[in-house]
Parts: sequence; C-alpha cells; structure tokens
Amino acid sequence: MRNSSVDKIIIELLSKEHAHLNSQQIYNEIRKQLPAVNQSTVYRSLDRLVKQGLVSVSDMGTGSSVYEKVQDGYHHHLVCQKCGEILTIEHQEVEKLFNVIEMKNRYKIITNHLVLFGICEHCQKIASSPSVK
Amino acid sequence: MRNSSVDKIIIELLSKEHAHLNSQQIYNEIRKQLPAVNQSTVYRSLDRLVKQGLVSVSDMGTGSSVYEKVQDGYHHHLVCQKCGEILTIEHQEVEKLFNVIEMKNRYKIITNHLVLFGICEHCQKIASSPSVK
DNA sequence: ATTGCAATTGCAAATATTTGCGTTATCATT
DNA sequence: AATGATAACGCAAATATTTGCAATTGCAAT
Repeated sequence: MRNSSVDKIIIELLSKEHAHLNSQQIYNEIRKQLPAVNQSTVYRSLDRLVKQGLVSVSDMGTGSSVYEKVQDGYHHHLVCQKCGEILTIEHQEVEKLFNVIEMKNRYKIITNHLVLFGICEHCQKIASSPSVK
Repeated sequence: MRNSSVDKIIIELLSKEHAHLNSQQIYNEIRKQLPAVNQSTVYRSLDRLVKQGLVSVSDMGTGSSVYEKVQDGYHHHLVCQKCGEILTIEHQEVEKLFNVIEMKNRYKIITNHLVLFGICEHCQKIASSPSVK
C-alpha cells in the first residue's frame, strides 16, 4: 500500500460530506483538485479504501453504488422496495452477529455496512388491503 | 404481477443449476429456448424475481452480480478479500438478527442472502508475519 | 369473444464498472 | 542521491447494468 493522492482526496471529501455519494459525484469533486484524474483511478482508489475498511460501499437500489466514510461508528440501512423509504439501523445488533461469525469461522470481517431490502409497515398494509377501484 | 415467460424460464433454470450464475450465463441459457430475448428483459426479470424473494442476488467480488434460486433454506457467504476463499454460513445466526430488525422496525425483510467480505485465518497470519526477502 | 389497462418486452442509447497494458511515481534500500 | 521493485495511474476498450419509449401481450372485466 502506497500513499495515493487520490485516496487522500477521497477520504477528505467523504470526511466532510457525511453522505452517500456515488462514483460520479466523487469523480466530479476530485476533478476540482485533480482535473486530469481518470474515472478508473477513482474506482480503483475506492476499491482500496473499501478493502481497508475506511469506506463503505453499498447498492441502495439506485442504479449506482454509493460510498460513505466509516466514521462515528458503523450503521446499516433498511430500504423499502416499494416506496424507497430508508431507515438507519444501529450497529449494536449486527455486531453480535458479526462477532459470532468471526469466532466460528476465524475470519476478520471487513464488510462494515449492510443494506437490507424489505417492505415497510405502510407498504405491507397497502399490499394486504383490497385495492380501490 | 403477470405470468412472464422469461421469469418462468429463469426459475426453471436456477432450480436445476444449484449455483451462482451471472446475468450473462443466464442470458445464454435462456436464448436456447427464447433466441430473441433481450438482455434488458433478463435484467428486469431477475429484478422481479429478487423482489419477490424467489431469487437472491449477490456481488461476490467478481465483476458481475450472481443470481441463485432460494431453495432448501437460506444461506450466506463469507468471502476472503485476499485469497478469494468462500465459506458458507448457515441462516440460523443471521435469522436471529433479521427477526430482531423486523420486529423493531416493523419491516418485512426480503434480502435473503448476505455476502460478508473479510480476511480468512490463513491470510491474516500471512499479513502479520514479517515478509520474506 | 372483445375490450381496456397495465405489465412485459425489444430496441437503442445512456450509464456504470471492470480490465489489460504501457507509463509514471512512491518508497525502501543502498 | 541513485536504484529497483511494484503500487498507482491514464487511456482505451471491454463488460455490465440501467433507462426511456414504443410495441406487444396477459389477464380481468365486460
């Protein structure tokens, strides 16, 4: 692992943007500082950061993967497949599962962000009630 | 939801192929029966099946998503980011987590396959030992 | 059997992501 | 400071995936 300037810029960017950014948004921001940077370099840099556990990558169901800096503790998301609502889940419960899996399999888990798809309470009700004519 | 011929063929295919197939492999198989089928139709059909919970989709770290029919109970995977080793995790432990999340958030979880990336025992040892010259 | 609505499909184009390869840059060692 | 190994990069091409829109088709109601 070497000191990559793109890695550094991405970390700085994601540190202040407490949000889910896709590769295109990240690419556009980086170009303000490194106008000649290539998209594939951004992808490779993001890969590295994810593998280091510094950044999380998730498919939230919007056509592109989104990235986020891992800070202030882990968290996870619940996404409604009907209405798109997104809930945040604290790491506490997930942590117990990860610990068990790490012990049983002697693995060091790097994945730090789960996205669980499902149906929210509201949409469940809609689906089970008779449709209106 | 309607009776889609492509959906049916995919289900039949995945029912006998107890394996992780990517969209290209699925597309090639379908063309044997439906030579004129379009790739986007395959993608949309897979989306539907995943949303219905009949099929699982996962990014196992190989440039494309892989699909699998949900049968004989759920299972999950642990993938080593160094050597690529893949371990299977039974649903039992994961189920407890899902139940808690469903109750707390009143969601019906549809996600039926987790892929957790990490470092296997072997690769952890390699990383921590002094490198050979 | 006919009709009408909405789901499914094909097609083409737009996006998103990965990969091979030659070049450049970083860093440890000398 | 010079050297060598290899990580990081740019570029272009290959893949993979999504999307808008018009045409087709399945299915429920008539």
